[in-house]
Amino acid sequence: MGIDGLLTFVRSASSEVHISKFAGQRVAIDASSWLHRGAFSCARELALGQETDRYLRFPLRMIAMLRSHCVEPVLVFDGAKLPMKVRTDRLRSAARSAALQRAHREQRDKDFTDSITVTPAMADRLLRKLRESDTAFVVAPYEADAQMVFLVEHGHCAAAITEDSDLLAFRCPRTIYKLSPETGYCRLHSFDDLCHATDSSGSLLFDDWQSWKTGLFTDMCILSGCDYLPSIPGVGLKTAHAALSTHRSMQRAISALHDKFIWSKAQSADPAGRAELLQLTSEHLELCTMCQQIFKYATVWDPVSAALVPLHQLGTSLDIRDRDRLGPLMAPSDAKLLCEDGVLDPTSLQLYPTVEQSTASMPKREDVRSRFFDAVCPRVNTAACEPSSISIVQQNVVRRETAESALPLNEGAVAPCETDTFLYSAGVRSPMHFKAFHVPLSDEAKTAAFESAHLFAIDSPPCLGDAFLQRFRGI
DNA sequence: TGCTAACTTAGAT
DNA sequence: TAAGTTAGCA
Ligand SMILES: [Mn+2]
Repeated sequence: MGIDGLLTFVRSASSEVHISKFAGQRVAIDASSWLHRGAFSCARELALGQETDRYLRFPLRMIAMLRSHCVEPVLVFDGAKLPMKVRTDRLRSAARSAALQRAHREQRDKDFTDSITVTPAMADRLLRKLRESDTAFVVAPYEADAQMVFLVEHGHCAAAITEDSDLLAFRCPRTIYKLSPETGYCRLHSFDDLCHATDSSGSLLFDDWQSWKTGLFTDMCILSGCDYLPSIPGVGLKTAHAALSTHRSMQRAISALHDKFIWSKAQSADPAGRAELLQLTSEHLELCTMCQQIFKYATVWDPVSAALVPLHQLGTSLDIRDRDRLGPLMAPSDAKLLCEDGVLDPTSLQLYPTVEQSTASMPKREDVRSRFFDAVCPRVNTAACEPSSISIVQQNVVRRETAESALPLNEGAVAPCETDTFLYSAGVRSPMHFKAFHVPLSDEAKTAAFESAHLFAIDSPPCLGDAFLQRFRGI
């Protein structure tokens, strides 16, 4: 998705440049997008599970091209999915697997390319090539978008190269789109140049640029629909822009949009329906606020302090539930292995199999599962692991969740809490990785583990997003 | 008339 | 993922 129509909307504030403009400087690369493009050359092989690494050719070629212009690439890889993005992600993977099934049946080229997914194994192979060729890289703990913006804002890189309009929503100072592999020409979007952006009639888009720069621009992206939250049906970029131009705050813009699109449709003036609408408005505002936080404070890797930090300085300390939505912290040693060394699968936080096999002297890592269950339920037999069973943590939390709020089971909706200390001491590397624990347990064992682990179910963001949309449509 | 949403194509080789 | 096209809606 990205932000639908954004690049077209602000095209007037971008310019055609040559990549040699950045000669002698480093540039952050959206590695996944290059891998994705590379995969087009071997979509069939990948879909059929045949051995190939031809998808590396394109990224390696692009790296060589940059270097031929004295531009030094820093490849930025995607990390784990943020909970709020699960909804978008499910839509995408559903489309991909549908394409894969068609591909198997009908052998159509298009279905093969539509089924392309960039896997951790593919990232691993590119990472090894990068080490061989002394090419810099960073693995984002979560969103590569946020990580690239961090690198640019802190002067590690002069610009970010991507095809994803989200970088503008993240307020990337300089973003390069449509880099031609052959010519090196590209389209540069400098964030501050947006103050000159005009619409088709030539009038300024972002009057009082400072207010747009500091928040309204990102708010506009959120209201028009982003990866973390769908928009009010019928609201796109233009409408969001208009509402924010008039009302100058997310809160007032939302109220106005709700009045316009919902209030009028609620044919009744009956008090119950009225209360329901007010409720929906305030819930929508809350969801938008969560998105604002992600765009501002998403968890990234700081190569200087060698630690996970929020994209921007966090003023006040956040509630743990808000904190986890930005990408849960993990044990510092794991953060380094993941982001700096690039030897962990971002989702499972397990060593890549290729790394495990290699003779390279990697630090010994303990078995996460046994450490976790030793802590919460000592008598569990971890030898009896069975991949197909649902994790005990999820089972129990979901049970509680459905009992209390009737929310459907949702992967990634589960967070342990109390303190980080508990998590680390229990060997849990991140709340999002509970699904890695597949252990069949007796009912008493489950209950015991549940009680002693002090787990609770946080609101399920993707469900909130879905529920939100449903209710809108229902009106 | 303007806008959104839905559909199509390109992408690499 | 963007971009181009088109149909439907206010
Ligand atoms: Mn993105």
